[in-house]
Amino acid sequence: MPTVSSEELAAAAGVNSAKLRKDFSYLGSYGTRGVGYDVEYLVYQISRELGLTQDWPVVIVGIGNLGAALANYGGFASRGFRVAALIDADPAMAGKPVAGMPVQHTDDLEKIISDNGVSIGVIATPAGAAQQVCDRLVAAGVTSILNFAPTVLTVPDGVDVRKVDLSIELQILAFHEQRKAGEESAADADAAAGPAVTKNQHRKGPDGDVPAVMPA
Amino acid sequence: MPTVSSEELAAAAGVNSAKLRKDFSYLGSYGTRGVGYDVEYLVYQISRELGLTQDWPVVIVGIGNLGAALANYGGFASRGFRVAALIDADPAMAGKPVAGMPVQHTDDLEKIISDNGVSIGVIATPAGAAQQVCDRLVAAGVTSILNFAPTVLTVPDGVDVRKVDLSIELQILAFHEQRKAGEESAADADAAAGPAVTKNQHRKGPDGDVPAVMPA
DNA sequence: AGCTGTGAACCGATTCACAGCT
DNA sequence: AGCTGTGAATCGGTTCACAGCT
Repeated sequence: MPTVSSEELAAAAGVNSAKLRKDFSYLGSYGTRGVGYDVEYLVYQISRELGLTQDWPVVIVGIGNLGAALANYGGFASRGFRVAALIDADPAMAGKPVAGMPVQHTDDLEKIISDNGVSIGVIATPAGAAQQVCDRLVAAGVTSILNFAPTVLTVPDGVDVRKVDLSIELQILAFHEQRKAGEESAADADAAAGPAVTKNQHRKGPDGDVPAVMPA
Repeated sequence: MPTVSSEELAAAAGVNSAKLRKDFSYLGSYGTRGVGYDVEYLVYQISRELGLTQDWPVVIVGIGNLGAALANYGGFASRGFRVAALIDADPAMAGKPVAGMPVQHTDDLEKIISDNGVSIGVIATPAGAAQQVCDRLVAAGVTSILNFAPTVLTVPDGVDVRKVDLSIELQILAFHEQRKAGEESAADADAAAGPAVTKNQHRKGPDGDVPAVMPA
């Protein structure tokens, strides 16, 4: 399939075709009227815009189960991410191979960051260590942090933090689950006629999240 | 601190106080005019509304690094989640203790689900196994699924799926990182005067995500 | 004839602003 | 005097609808 229309893409993604066209238009005019979008060209343009064509060296700090899972996660490489180093505070971990890469000790954190030109750090430590690790990462030059520890991090302006709370996703499911149990009737009109379907499964779906205000 | 005003909460959460009051008002009138919200009462009401006061038995299928990390994750218990069982397809894993609980074999999946009254399942298997596991979970009565496998699952209507893609969060950071490098000037007005601050670190922050349309 | 790109209309969600309660 | 709860105004993002290109 060398070419694709906004209508087809919209159907596949479960969104309105006008929205899709408008969004694409912000990246430039990459479509051809009467024809559609050239798939290969479009993929390249989107990849470039999202930074997928760049090489992003990343360090993972805290090589417990979660850190190891992240190190082994296959999805990173295909998105332009390269795990440059695994760092852990436990001396017993140092040198141990995880995902085919030796774990390094926290003592060398600063050197690792600067040697590899790392600007993105992943924190998978216990909550208690997170802020301290964060401070060192930032001091060493990291400007984006992905935080899996259950703490809100304080960072200087200019540094981005994203917090991933695994239990929040479960909580959102439980919230809907609770609703299902409550109103066995309101949903019926919707749920009535229809076999297996693939809805938008990503967060921020059209059916709404838990109110944004609720604090963690 | 027995009582708190919408203004204080809003400042802490980084949102507008009117929004916070309006959101709370959907749960009922739990504040006192001239005083604020009674903290303990408010916490209870929100907990109840979100389903935190209920007990949610959950099964985790696929006990690799990620599954083990989830099993060990402390945050679940405090939100009302109880890991009822760990399930893996590898016979060698069966019986092994993970997070103080023996791993059970996939053969018993249906029995485990019904014995424990599980309605929420977590899939942490490789991509190839995910849909099959999903089908069995749904057939056994699970109506909410948290999917960590890099596949979009197809489910019957009435079943909720949330997909967590760990690389997407990194991608969002890389996207902003790229911007920082590009326009060293536009951000300056914002970044200029200010020491360490704690911004809203959760997804859907005020500074926007990557356009929702972008397909995975 | 077909499909993009986009101004204009629309709509839901946020914010303002204040009446009303304590 | 102080703060909630909420109508009304506002805002930003989505959708409509069509001019314009191929």
